[in-house]
Amino acid sequence: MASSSFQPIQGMSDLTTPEIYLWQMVESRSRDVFQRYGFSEIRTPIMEHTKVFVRSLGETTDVVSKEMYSLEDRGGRHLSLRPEGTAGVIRHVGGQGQEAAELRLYYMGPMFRAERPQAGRKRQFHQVGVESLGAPNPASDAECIALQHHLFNEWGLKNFSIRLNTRGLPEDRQAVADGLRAWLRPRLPELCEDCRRRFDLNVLRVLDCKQEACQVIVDQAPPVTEFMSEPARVYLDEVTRLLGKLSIAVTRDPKLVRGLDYYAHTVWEITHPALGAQDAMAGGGRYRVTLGNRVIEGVGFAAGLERVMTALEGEGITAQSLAPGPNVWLVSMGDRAFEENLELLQMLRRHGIACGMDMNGRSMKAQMRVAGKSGAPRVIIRGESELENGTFQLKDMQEGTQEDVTMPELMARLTPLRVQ
RNA sequence: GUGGGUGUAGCUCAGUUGGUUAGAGCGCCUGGUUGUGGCCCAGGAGGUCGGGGAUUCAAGUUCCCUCACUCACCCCA
Repeated sequence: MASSSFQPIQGMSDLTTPEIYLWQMVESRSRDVFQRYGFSEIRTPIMEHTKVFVRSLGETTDVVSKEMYSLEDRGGRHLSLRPEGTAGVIRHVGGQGQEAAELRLYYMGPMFRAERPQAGRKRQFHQVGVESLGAPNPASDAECIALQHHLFNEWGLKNFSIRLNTRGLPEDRQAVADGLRAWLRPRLPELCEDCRRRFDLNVLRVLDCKQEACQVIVDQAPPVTEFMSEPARVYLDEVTRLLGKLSIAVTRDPKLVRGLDYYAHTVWEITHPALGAQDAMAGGGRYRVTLGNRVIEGVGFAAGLERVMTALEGEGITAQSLAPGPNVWLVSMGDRAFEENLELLQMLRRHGIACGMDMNGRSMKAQMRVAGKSGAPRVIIRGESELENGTFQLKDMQEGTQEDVTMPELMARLTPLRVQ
């Protein structure tokens, strides 16, 4: 096995062939979809002042309190690797110093969280996400969910489900916590140890406890919306209604909890059955962040690409099936033919044909073996007699047939194979 | 941070109660006579058994430490 000096950092990995084809497919189709919805790309730095994350995500959230990669630079500045994408975008928008009118941005790239790795959880992971700023109304939330639904379909996913809930307005938060505590207090002895701890620290978390015993109790609890103000309930109903109009199937789930402090109103999560314990493939919600005397409002989502890849494979979409191969393979007999083929190789490539040939001076038999493995549908064979006649043997690897062609004929047969 | 599982060839794994030069399948390379792949046949390369220490005449096999991978918890995408 490789010694540790050849391994990347724990929880971080090299992404290469063949999986990379799945990543490239997801990335390029994402750009297509985002363009159709009028979103443009933003690439924020991977590192920010630590306070950028603290002020957006909340000081007490686990993500900032114990999962950030933080360091102090030589100037004594406190910096952190970004654990998610929204905070950087909010920083960017806040810096504009003006009301951001209908700003629609998307991003994709690596995020970092110092957690223990497990299925669907890496320390360097990747997200693609969007932020729709400055349109604080239910239609905007519904559009965002519709975009995400469209995006997933475009990637090839079918079996995902969308769970929808509301976090309520920031001013509802205390009422929700109080209401839930009041209901749970008499049942406290029946809850698991973790939940008794959560009861004080973060009651909402009791709702999504994985212990069966806790679930039985929590299932009887009143929905969180019951503790919220009228506007919060109306907002959620309106989002739900609009999604119905757009034929996007969602499940209202009053037990859905999302952990970051910036959420206000709508929150949702998308799960996929192929995922295992960490079955959330993507999450999103409406948020409200106060920066000085400005309030930045937006709605957005992020999808975890490592989890998306697992889901795609679960639905039979494999990296192997997306791997591009050469259109043509060149086989040479003898040094002269080799050099002629080297020239032909370049010429064909300039014409947009993906082609390759053996560079190791191997026997013809070996070259044919490599040609077969390359998956190229056509092979060009040249030896002394072809050089003599100025022709090419063009072989169809599928059929096993072969014909002797001239240069113009060769080009006419190969042009349809061009990539792009 | 806590707990379980696993580390033997490029990959997937066998390796009996510790005992001679560590195996298989797949992959890779070379051949099976003149210039033709896939199938078949033959041969070959490739491993300090994750690393370190201990016990023993003898350790892939036992014990301790360490590193990594993996799954789960906390929490999140």
